[in-house]
Amino acid sequence: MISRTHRFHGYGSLRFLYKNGQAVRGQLFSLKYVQNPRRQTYRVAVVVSKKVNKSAVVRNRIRRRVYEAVRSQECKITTPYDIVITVFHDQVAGQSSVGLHGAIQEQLKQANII
RNA sequence: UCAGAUUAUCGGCUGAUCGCCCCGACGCUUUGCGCGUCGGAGAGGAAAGUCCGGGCAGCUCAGGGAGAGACAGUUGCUAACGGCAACCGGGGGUAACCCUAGGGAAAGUGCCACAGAAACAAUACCGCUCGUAAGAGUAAGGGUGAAACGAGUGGGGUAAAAGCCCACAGUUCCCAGUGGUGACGCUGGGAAGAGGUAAACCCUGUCUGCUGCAAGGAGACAUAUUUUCACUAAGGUUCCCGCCGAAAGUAUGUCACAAGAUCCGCUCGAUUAUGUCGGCAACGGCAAAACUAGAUAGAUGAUUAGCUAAAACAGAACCCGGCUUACGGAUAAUCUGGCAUA
RNA sequence: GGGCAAUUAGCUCAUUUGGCUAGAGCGCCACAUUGACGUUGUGGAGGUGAUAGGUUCGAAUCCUAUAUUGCCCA
Repeated sequence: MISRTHRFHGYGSLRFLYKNGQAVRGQLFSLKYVQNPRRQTYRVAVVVSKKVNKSAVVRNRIRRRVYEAVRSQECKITTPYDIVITVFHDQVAGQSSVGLHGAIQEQLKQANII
């Protein structure tokens, strides 16, 4: 899980991000991001729809694994960004950790965040 | 040893590294509960479905009647229940044991397709008997159907028949005795012969006001005054009665004030485990002990090593008591039947 | 979190108070018509009435549980 300072609070900034953000699309999830000059640190949110998997346990597992993968790249993120990762397949829950970390790292690189 | 029945418990564990939420103490501090260190605590038996019952909160008092809905053997348990326990009646199993929406059809209404003469209201298709026939008597037998005035067998009886009469067996109801708190059981006597369906309407008895933490609160009280609507109105999410005018604003006084992406409600409770006493049991009394999640885009994770196999169903959102459904397996206890041996 | 509906043929919908073999339109298949296709006509196939259990002589219909889908309350 990720610290409270790196989470979103409220709907306003998320609405701004969905409207103005740029997207990098992968196989299992897509990444949306925008630079935020008003903050010192980055923020990240993971969105897992109920359509991905019915079970709350599986959805929680996906969310935690993705947060953990982002946290491992934390020291490389120097500029403050707002990031939303939208998952659209439940294979994330069963994927190997090396593959998941690699996919996250690659998409963050594509977005020029790290 | 094989095949079963019932009940209870557990629901992955341990080590290493890196992290998350809350609480407490200390230190620093730009006063933002911000940062650091140490310590404590951190999802379930179903947290699920939302099928019932309650607490709590608001709607004016939470009142009366009607309507609507739910439930239905008896006795108990419980805060309450549609839940649970024990027992009674009925059904299944060799047995241990299991299942059971189990009030009322002579209060009334409706329905019972097709077939069949006829579906509860009358009657008679083939028959049987009497009679030349017309017709009369009859319901034993045949046939139809899920079901046929619905009491079987034997005997008497008759023109032919029939509870029309008798004996035995059986059903329902009533009375008496007896056992039980009771449902009901047993024994004796009397009466009756009038299908089914109430998970059809309905009747009887019992219970229920409505909305739900996205409830609700973050100013309260008093006085004066203005405006609007109304006094047959409005004010409860079915209607009527009772009850009470209602809404908005201004000013003054007293107390209070941390500010709408926040805070409270928010977790100490019909709580949990232990002992003991009462009870067949559900459960209750008493004693001493413990504090055991409280998030708010939403905290329990990731990687790795081992056990014995990278193990099922599955994630708190105001809180409890049940029910129902999902579930890989492991363990324990009691009991039943078969076979073998002693 | 709380409340409420629906599920019938490949698709869209009927079937009123339980009754014989569940119908309609579009679609599909075959035949006829045409030189061929379309149109048109005739005929046919296709249903465990979402799943399971119960009440009843009999259930798509009544009752209970489960699954799926959709809607409302911020």
